[in-house]
Amino acid sequence: MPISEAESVIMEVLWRNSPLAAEDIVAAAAPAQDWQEATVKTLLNRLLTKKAIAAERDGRRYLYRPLLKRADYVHATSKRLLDRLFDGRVAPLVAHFSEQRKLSRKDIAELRRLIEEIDDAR
Amino acid sequence: MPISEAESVIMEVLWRNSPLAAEDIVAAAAPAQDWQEATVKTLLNRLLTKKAIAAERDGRRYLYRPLLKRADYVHATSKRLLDRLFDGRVAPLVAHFSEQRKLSRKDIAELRRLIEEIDDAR
DNA sequence: CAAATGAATTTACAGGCGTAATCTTTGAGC
DNA sequence: GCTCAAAGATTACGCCTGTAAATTCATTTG
Repeated sequence: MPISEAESVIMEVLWRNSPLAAEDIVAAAAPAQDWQEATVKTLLNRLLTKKAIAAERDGRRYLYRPLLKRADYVHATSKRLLDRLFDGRVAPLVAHFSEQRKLSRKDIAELRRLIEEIDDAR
Repeated sequence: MPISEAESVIMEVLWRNSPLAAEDIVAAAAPAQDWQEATVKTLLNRLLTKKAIAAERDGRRYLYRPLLKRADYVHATSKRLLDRLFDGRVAPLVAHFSEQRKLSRKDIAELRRLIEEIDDAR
């Protein structure tokens, strides 16, 4: 089962640092999203039933940690978009942003470095 | 109002070729998606209320055409993903696919060409 | 003109999602 | 041991989405 966007906010917290108690997750996620504590609890439960996270007892509370790996989530999500919009390939996406003049100087420099790196590796 | 994924399938048909009658859109989209004609009709109506397409009478039927531009849709959708997962930038996405060894030879060649092109333009 | 046909509009309905309030359980303190 | 408070689990609810059936409206044909 895929995780939703709101759920991914919780995941990002746990990917950054885990295991964490619900309290800490609330502290990390709720203010920026303008969520109530109850909302975070709901999302934690949905993530549990989706097996995207696990909880282990720690005294009276639980500590939560990711089961789903960020790289896997990022990959699945990105690939889906590439498939839908760019014929499944990365280059057309870059071309699109290039055409729209939406590549920062930093992006261009980093892309150049990446290409060189790839070339060197072979 | 953002258009949904199912709706975007209809949009793709119209971006490829328009204006089209509902019948043609059904013919182009329904089989691959395994949709009934009624489903396509629903999606057309939702796109109309979202102002993503327009319809003009042509005798007894309507011809539909996009109002939303593909480049705008693609851009909004892609930017959203980049913002959520890659700090809003293109390069980290490319880096991710590179790390996962998910860049095709073709991709690499095209990326190299793109970078050169950008460099030449300045 | 009436009936049939084809096209469009309306209605339907379950499941997921965002957002939360409420209820229940369990450990902590008196 | 009993009560209270905190944490977790359950329930809620409206909206969007995917999927489609039913209904209405306009046209063509007999």
